[in-house]
Amino acid sequence: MRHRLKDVAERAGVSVKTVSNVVNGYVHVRPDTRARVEEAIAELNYRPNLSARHLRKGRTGVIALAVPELDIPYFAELARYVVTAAADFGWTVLIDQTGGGREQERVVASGITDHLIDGLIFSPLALTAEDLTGLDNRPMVLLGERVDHGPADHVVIDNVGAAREITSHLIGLGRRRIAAIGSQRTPEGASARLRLTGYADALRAAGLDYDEALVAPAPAWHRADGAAAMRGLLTSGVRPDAVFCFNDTLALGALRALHEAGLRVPEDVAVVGFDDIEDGRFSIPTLTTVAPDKAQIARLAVELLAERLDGDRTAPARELSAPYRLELRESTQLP
Amino acid sequence: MRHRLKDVAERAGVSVKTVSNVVNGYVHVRPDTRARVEEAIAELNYRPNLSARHLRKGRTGVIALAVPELDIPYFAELARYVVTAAADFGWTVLIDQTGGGREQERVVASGITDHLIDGLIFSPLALTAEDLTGLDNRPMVLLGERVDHGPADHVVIDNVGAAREITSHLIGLGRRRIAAIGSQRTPEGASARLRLTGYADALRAAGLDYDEALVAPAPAWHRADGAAAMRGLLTSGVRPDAVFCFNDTLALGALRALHEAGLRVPEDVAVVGFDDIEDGRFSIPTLTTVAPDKAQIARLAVELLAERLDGDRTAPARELSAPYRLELRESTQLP
DNA sequence: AACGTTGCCTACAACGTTGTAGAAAGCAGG
DNA sequence: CCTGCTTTCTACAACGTTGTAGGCAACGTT
Repeated sequence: MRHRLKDVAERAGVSVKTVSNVVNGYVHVRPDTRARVEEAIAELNYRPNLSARHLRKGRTGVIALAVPELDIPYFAELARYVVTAAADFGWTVLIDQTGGGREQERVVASGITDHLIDGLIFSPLALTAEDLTGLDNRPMVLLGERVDHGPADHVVIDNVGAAREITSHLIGLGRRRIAAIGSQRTPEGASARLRLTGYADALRAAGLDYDEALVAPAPAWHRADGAAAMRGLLTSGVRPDAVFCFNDTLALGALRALHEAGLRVPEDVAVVGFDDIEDGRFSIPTLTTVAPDKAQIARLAVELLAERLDGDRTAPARELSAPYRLELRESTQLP
Repeated sequence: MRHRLKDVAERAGVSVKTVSNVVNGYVHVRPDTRARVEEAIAELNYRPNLSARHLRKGRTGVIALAVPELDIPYFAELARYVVTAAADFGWTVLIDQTGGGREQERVVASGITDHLIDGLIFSPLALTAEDLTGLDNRPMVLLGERVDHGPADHVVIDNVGAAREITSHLIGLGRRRIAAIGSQRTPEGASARLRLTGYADALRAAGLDYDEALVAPAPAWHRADGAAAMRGLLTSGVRPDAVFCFNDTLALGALRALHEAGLRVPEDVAVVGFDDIEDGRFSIPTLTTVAPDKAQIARLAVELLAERLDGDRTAPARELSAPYRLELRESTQLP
């Protein structure tokens, strides 16, 4: 049922290598020979054996995308764009879930899927720069925060700038007691630190005080964490009139907690998020957010990987920045 | 940098095959030999070349999961469970996005990732039974609707029963004008047809009329479609007091449209969905829904695939059913 | 002491592909 | 007609792994 070059060769009356040449588009093949071979290929429904090809060539045509959790909407959306961008290069994407733990991420980075993939696009949560050094230098592109000038290529967005901008937007609406949800003290919290910096920058620029009591930590960035943090802020008595949540799922949780507390959004409390996930366009109210250009992030990552694969593997790591914009929606806009 | 069995063998002073035996857990290896080999493996950080292993054994240890779109929450959650279940069998999961079109699904089913994967778990939208017959019989498990007694193994849930049950729940709450959102006339709409049947069954059992005007089609099952369908129902003047949406994203869109129309949920209109996605636990209001046991669906699918891989590939197709339960939340429960 | 059995190990071939080297045939220019 | 070049094709080896067949000890049994 499944055929090999040899079967095609016998049927077409040529050598195995000639069939290989036809399959690979080698030019010096007589037109009639080529036609005979192609006919045989079609008749037998021949498909190359990718493992054998890889064994010979050292390339699989498969890249891996490693994300912490697939059912976090941001990563699911990102995965979609990466798959699409990779298809343009003829690559198949193998998607790996790391779970976000440092040990699991280290395993992925060091190559659990070794020998199966040509390269890796990796969106780490917990990984630090030293985890990456000394690893076998398989081509890898990191998404998200820079791992402190780690040894790998990077695609980032300007977290500090985006956080500053959206906080300034809240200030511009006249809000003065602006809370932040999602800070993290752990070493993993690179994104959290950068967004917190942008938040603090904006406050300072507007002459507002940075108040520790308005900054709520969140162990993870799920809806439940956002709801819990919001409840904490409300019961602590700090009475915020706006909340900057470090991602959209946190913000959706916060909306839920505000609703339960009988507070109106945006009249009593304005809410903003980060990531522009689909849910935020249909939530009640719809969610103002920072919208990173996910398609661009995915495209840049795939292109970096392609260059690394074809080019110099020891060239210094590069860092590219993807654009973002603010999406203003009901959670900040008074009707 | 990257080592082979040969390198390990030289370092340990044994034959290549002995190293292979150690790697594969063959029992007849003297403990001290095994120790020497393992030491050499560790020192060289040896990893087997999966392509070579596959070439030799005919197995890759990779299965594919094909879903229409990864950023549909239901599929993202399902993907997570499948990855987890597959890990128990030592499999890596390659995730494929089909886009949901019939032609693309046919390509996936016929083996675009040929020779790379041992088997396929496939959640088709548009595929019909005849698309599947005559395909090269790679082990495949279908999720979701039966494709009319197609030739492949299946994992389903009782769509008719679940739809009947949740509709009856609405009737039990005293609702009498129960709309349905998500019907589809296209051949792809197998799930839609089954859920509509359950809906109609429940109405009939309660002695209520089935009213065409209360059934709104939805071309896809995204939030936007749900919102549009709901707006349509509201402007048509049929004045429903409850809505059964055929999945949760439709329901979230419907909630949004009801909110925009100034109607209260559940006081004016009760809303239920299907799938139990994470969003529905935090939406405003939280969403009553049919919760299929996704972990079980994933586990059954992986087990079926495993049996098919190890056993008789020509045995008749089997169909397994996964359980579900109702999750009652705010969108139907008066405070 | 001869025998079969078991445990441990090795050599070799094969999986399907492609790079290399080179052979055969055709062609142009002398 | 020879020479050198190009076109077209083929044979062979190699990629890294594992199944098969078999060899050599060491053991227990007759």
